[in-house]
Amino acid sequence: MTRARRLNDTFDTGLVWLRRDLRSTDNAALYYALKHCERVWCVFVFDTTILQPLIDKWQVRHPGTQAQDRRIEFILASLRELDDALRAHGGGLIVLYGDPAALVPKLANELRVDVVFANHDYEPAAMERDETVRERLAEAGRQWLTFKDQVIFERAELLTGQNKPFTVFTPYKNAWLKQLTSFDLEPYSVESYMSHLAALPPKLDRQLPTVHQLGFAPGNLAELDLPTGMSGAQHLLDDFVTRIDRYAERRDFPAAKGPSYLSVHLRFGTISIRTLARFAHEMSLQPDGSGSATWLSELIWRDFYFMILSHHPRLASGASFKEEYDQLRWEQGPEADEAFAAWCEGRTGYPLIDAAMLQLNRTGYMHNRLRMVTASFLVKDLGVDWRLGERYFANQLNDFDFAANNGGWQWAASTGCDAQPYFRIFNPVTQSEKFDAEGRFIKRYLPQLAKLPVRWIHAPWLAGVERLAEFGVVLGRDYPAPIVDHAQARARTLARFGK
DNA sequence: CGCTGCTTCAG
DNA sequence: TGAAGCAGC
Repeated sequence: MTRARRLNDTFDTGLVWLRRDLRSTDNAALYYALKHCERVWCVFVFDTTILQPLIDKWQVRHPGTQAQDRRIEFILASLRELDDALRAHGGGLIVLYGDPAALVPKLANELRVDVVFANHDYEPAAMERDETVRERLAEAGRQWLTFKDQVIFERAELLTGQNKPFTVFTPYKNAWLKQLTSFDLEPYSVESYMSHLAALPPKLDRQLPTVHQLGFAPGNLAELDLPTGMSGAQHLLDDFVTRIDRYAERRDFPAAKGPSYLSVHLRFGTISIRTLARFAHEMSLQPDGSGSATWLSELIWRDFYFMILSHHPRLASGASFKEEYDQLRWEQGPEADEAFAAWCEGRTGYPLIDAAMLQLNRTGYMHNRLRMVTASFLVKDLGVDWRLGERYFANQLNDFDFAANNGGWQWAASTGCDAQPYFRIFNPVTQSEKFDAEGRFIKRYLPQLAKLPVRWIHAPWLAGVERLAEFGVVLGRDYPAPIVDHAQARARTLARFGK
């Protein structure tokens, strides 16, 4: 394995550009900046090239209303805590609004820093942006230094015996575990160098923008009990510690408190992957560590999908991983449009699917098993192009990350690397019976079905009109009739893929 | 001088 | 963990 050349240079001044690493602890770029510079500033940029399309898309769907996005509020709250943490050490966070490809080099000029530090981003558009920043900094005689931070192993650090990138998860995971040393999980001791933080120049010492100033209306994040920032992440981890032993048995049941709920924090970097992987790895070595081992596997999936994206940037342009599946003919036209709308809005008539979509729409979170089940339903029961579902999730999920979301959708659509084979089609009713046997999750989001006995909750239409009426349900009035017949849909999907 | 084994420190 | 650096023989 090639080892990165060690950083021997020291600099007078540096700027850390924080992006998806909103924390002041165990942060590679911040660590290197503080260690190698006498004085360090930190900046976060609200990127209008990302925010404006979100606002525009909202305006198309809900004309005349102001856009909402829970992630804006999550970021703002997390920035507030990060700013406090930096101020406690004599620094502070510079917050800008605009196009970072222009603003970061401009700020570097204003501060006359020698070098700008950031952590690697693996999305093609972000890499292009970073390349522009690097060039603009170079024109002004400034350096651009970036570091691995988001993952344990990146890009080509793990290769197969034939020196090729992995495309199958299990051998990747085996290689990952084999390669892992405790040093890979060691935190970067940012604390040792905090005294190198430089005070904010008065001109840049401003209040954080408000949600309104960013072009959004406040959403319902405050009602969701989703803790933000570094302390929120720590809080969730502390809680998960008490449950991780049961993770393996509980994680598949959406009504149970099985998962860690840390995905959004990993997305915004309010906790480091090293902290989580170290915890999971240590616990997995304990007797009875199967819960932790299973959870560690999920973290390895995340590394896997980042690695896959970095080797296959065409995925970011909508390409199927398996190119032959770009020829698939998806359902088109008004009926398909209506089916897609019903899926988005949770009115397919399949209670588990609808409850899952309502969970997503109301909270910005969806249980992982339900992500697989709803994705499979859109693609294999409704015959809708997986890219539409991918985009819908991208807009709704608080924890949306391109690499993992694309990987998950292509897995479900059978177009991905190491994907579900196309003939394995989830039965939405069987999945419901298996993973929400009592209908507890369904009833949480579909109270109109609350009186239905367990026997009928998974497929209400099978109860018949009269029996449903006894339980206060009229299909088409209280709850939709199923918009598709699973058996017929299954046959169509086999034909679609089998050609 | 060159080998060995201990310490340090890396990303 | 493991490679590099260094003291001591």
